[in-house]
Amino acid sequence: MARTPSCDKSGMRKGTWTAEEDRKLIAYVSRYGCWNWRQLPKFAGLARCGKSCRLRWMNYLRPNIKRGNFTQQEEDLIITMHKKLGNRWSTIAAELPGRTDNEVKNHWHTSLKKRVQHNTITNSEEIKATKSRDITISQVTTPASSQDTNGPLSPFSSSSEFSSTHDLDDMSFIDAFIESMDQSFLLDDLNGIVQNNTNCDFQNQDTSLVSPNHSSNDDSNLVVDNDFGSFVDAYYESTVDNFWTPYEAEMSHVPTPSHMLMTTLPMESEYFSVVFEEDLWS
DNA sequence: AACGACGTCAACCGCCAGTAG
DNA sequence: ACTACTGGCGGTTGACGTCGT
Repeated sequence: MARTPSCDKSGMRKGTWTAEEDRKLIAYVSRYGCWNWRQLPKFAGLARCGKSCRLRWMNYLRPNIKRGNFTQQEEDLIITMHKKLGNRWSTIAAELPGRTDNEVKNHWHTSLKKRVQHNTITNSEEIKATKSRDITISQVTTPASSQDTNGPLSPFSSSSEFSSTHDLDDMSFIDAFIESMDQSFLLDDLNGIVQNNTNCDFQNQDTSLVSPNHSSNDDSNLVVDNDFGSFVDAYYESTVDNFWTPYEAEMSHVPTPSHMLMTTLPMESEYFSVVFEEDLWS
């Protein structure tokens, strides 16, 4: 489903996100949070508009996104809520943990809508047929009755075939993604920064990430903030060799970005305390 | 094998509501 | 009260995959 990458007039990239862009976005948001989507791309070293970054994160990269087929229960819920609420996709998606409004909307348009319409048509045709049958019969036997209103047919032929085969807590996409990046995911951005600077001597070190309190009049010169970013980066880097261990032992899978953050960042950091309070990572 | 029709879904666009100054 | 900015939402697009002929 990849779109051909292109650029708009202002030089911002459009189209499909590359793995490298994803990696940058995940790395940045995992470390610094989404403090301002509009400003974020330039600090993260991305040639994307903030809106595009937000969309990519919210609909695809965010932890706990559930991928894969919708379960029967999910589809039933979507149909029921759509009947009540109409096209209020975000409200509907809020009732489906791990599903995004975009995903729900797409699934509705590509699958559920047709199914519901088809069943409505089938149902009304059936009612018509039943009525004409009733009329025909009634002409011979009894007077026409108004009690021929069938309830709405279920749009599904079966209701239990999916639920038993799908894992509702499937987070394999994120895990697979992180895994595919290998542990170099963490090291690439910081390549050379901390290697010989374990005592936080970060003068003139370039990186693709810039901390949110980085202040610069020249946005094109993206260097890590020496006060905040380097502190976090150093802490991060110093723990990178062993940060897998607790979660490998405890959870038996590669940690998601949120796990990485909690494992590696100093909890006494005021900035990240705020992030956690806002439950950004759940 | 080639081609067109159709389905899927990531991503874009424009609008709107909330908020800060 | 007004304006500018931002995040969020829903509608729509279009590239790519799949299927049927």
